[in-house]
Amino acid sequence: MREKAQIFRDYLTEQGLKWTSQREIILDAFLRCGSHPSTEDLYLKLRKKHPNIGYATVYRTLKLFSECGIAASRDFGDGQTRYESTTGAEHHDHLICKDCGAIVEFEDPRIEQLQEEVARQHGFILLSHRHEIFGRCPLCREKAG
Amino acid sequence: MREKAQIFRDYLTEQGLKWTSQREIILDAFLRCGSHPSTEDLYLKLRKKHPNIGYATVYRTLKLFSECGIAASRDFGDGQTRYESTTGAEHHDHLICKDCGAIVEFEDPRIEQLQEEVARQHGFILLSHRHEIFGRCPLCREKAG
DNA sequence: TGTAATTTGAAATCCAATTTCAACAAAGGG
DNA sequence: CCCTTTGTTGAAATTGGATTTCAAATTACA
Repeated sequence: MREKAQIFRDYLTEQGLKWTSQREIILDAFLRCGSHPSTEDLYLKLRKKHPNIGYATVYRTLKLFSECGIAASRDFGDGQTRYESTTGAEHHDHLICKDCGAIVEFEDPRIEQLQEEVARQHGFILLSHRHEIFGRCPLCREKAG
Repeated sequence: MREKAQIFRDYLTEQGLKWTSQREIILDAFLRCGSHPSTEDLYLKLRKKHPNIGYATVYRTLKLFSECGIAASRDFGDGQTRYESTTGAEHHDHLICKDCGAIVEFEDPRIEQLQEEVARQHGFILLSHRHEIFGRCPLCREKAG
């Protein structure tokens, strides 16, 4: 798999878009950033070192990442769109801690297959799905006693 | 299971709230209504016969239904909160047609169990989950050829 | 380097959810 | 039945994230 940065730059070129310092900074921050940042998370994190980068630019750039395939947007129902860096690996779903918000990816081919079966039983063609398991992570379980 | 209307009235009494004509009308419309209406769906449907009932009242009343357990709110990611009449039956998830928006409920104990397993594998305590399968329903498959 | 096209950031807009507030309507006591 | 208290209602305002607008600034490339 090509470097993420390269994929993004190629995408820009191909679309007649431009490689700018803001895009470079945001890409860098996104790739270094923890998992599943929302636009706001990234904006706030960037603001420390780059107070001149606006929210709209972060928003638009994340959308570009999503368009070119180096990121994917997710909606975990907390009112914010989140972005994850794609790995090129299998499809996966998420396990989310209700206490601290930690997000763990999981994949289970058996569940995937059962979904196919459910769709078929109802005469549906399966196109996509959304599956989140909410719980309490090991750390928070410990704290809660 | 007691009548939904009775449960709601008992809840109002118990909470020192009042049984009003609007609440009666909205309850009736909700119970007759098709599956999974959003606040707006119900508001628009009601407006025909009861143009004097405001959106805010529908919104607040649906929330009361949810509080007293005769309805449950759902977020299918289409930007609107939807409400389903509870049946007292098993937990279920949803199969949604991407073309026409039809919503079909399904339940699969095998998937439920695998979720437990996934949570356990990651050291999580499972609290809840959200699972939607998006596809194309039989009718829309036919139309699409 | 000149020019056309894109980008940027601040502010405005959008849209559903939610709250505010003054007028109105139940419920219970006298 | 009237009064008072408290909850209810609907219109309008507010909230909050997503998205767009627009004038100024920047980039790509001839």
